[in-house]
Amino acid sequence: MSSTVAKALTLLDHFSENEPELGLSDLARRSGIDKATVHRMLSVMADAGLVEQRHDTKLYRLGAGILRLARIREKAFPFATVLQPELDLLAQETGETAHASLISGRALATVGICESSKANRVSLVVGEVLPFHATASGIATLAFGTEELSARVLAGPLDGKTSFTLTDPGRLNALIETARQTGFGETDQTNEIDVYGIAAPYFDKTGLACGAVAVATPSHRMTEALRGKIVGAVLRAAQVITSGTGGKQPAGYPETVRKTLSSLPEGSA
Amino acid sequence: MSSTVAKALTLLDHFSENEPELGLSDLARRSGIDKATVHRMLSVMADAGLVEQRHDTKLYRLGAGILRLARIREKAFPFATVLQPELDLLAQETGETAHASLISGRALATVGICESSKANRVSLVVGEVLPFHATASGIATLAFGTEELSARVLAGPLDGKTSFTLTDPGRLNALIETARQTGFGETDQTNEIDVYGIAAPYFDKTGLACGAVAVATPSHRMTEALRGKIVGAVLRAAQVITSGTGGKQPAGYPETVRKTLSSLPEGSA
DNA sequence: CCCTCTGGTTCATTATTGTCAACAGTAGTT
DNA sequence: AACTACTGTTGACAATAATGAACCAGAGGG
Repeated sequence: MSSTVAKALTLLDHFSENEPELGLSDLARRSGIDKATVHRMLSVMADAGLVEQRHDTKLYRLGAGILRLARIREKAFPFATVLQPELDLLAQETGETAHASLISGRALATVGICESSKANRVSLVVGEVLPFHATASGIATLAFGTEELSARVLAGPLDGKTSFTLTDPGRLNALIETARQTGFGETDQTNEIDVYGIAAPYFDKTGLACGAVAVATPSHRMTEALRGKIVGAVLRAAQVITSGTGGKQPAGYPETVRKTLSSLPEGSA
Repeated sequence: MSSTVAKALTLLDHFSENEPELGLSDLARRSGIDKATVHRMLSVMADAGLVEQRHDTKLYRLGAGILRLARIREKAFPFATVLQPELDLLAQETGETAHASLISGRALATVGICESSKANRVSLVVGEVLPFHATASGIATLAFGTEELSARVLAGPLDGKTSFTLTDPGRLNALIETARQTGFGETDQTNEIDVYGIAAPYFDKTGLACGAVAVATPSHRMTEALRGKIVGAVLRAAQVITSGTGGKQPAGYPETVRKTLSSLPEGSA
């Protein structure tokens, strides 16, 4: 992990909706890299258009080049666009916050959000990167992703985000196995306190999971009935997204889903 | 320009709408970098989520992390979203292809396009990076951008894209000066044969040009009347975009525009 | 006026990187 | 089957580019 470009690219991770503009020293402190180094990195990234510096405040922010790249990606492989309507529907059906993510290197990138209309809801920071091991989306993705990916995650560091986070590879693997049986991932407060997550994977054209769509609920509000409703809705949404993006469910998955749905209390799609 | 991250980031420039997926050797050949080096670069960029490799074809494409970053950028500084409707209107008004770009390092990044409905129209490749010195958008942006930027462009290499391209710094500077007088940039076949461009700059909140909106027409179709219509429409669109994105026109600019508009033949906004 | 922030720059040391070669796998041809 | 030509991938060594402490200059604040 000591490659120069890797270090340079981690700088991008510190930008978020809440802090879209960051100063040089600030960025250096957070990343633990020397000021001079950060300055050089930002300079070349500015040249490439990935970031840009405001001439008045000297602060750095994400650049216009990113918009350009995103346009190419979306034009060639529409995802966010076909995904958003389905997210909106999902949030409306369940009454809770829905979001979707894609595998992005060693983590999950949030590529779509639709917040619940309830006053008490789970609110997500746009653009946050989600760890695999502590989120329902991550579990769901790992359960149906490549063997290599889950091995890498199980091997890598498992940060304890909350006291509920599974940091033991064995127990984490058991959770993934459960998801593999049921067809969806489920976690309670493993990434953030008082957040209950239920997520279903969607697949690329080779039948491998490339991300997950999830619904996040305040833990105390979760009931058996709501859980059933969400599971059904999430599984349905994932199927629509899979086919809508040219994906294909792997062998056996439809049966898994059917079995899971029939075991739910009642009232689902 | 021999920084490692710079070289790594140039790899991203080879992706376009036409070629959204590229192989390792192919990428190495185009960039002139050794295969092994490219492989390492792509690996770390894949880790960061900027690119991703398909497990079946081994080809690389732009990754999901870019979508995430674009979301942050758009959420914090909405541009593409507020821009697109105005582009559509502009294309409809003029009957020609309209596009908009932003300063992105050493070049302009195309961040929005609306193609003409005419059969014979100028068609743009989505996601292309435009050189400053050979495009109307570039001239317009330079004319009202920082002194430092135009100096850098005038100093840098001025590739002859066509036989009409101004490769002489002196003559190029004169063209920029003209744009500064009239308030808009104008080029004929300097970037591509048979393409006539007219572009007006929009400004950030400090009154500096941060990009331009342009209309591209087949050269042979250009007439004095059409030219007048386009100039008026482009100037108006740029003003709307400027205010719509929280920008501010620099001192004296409104008068420049007014003077230009009054000298046009007739029939403009 | 001093102190402490900020962004930016310099330069000798050292570790990262580029290079080149070989390797493995696939597809097409002979 | 063997040969070719092409992939993507990995290793080792020489050379280059990254590093980080110290240093500037400027902006506030007390």
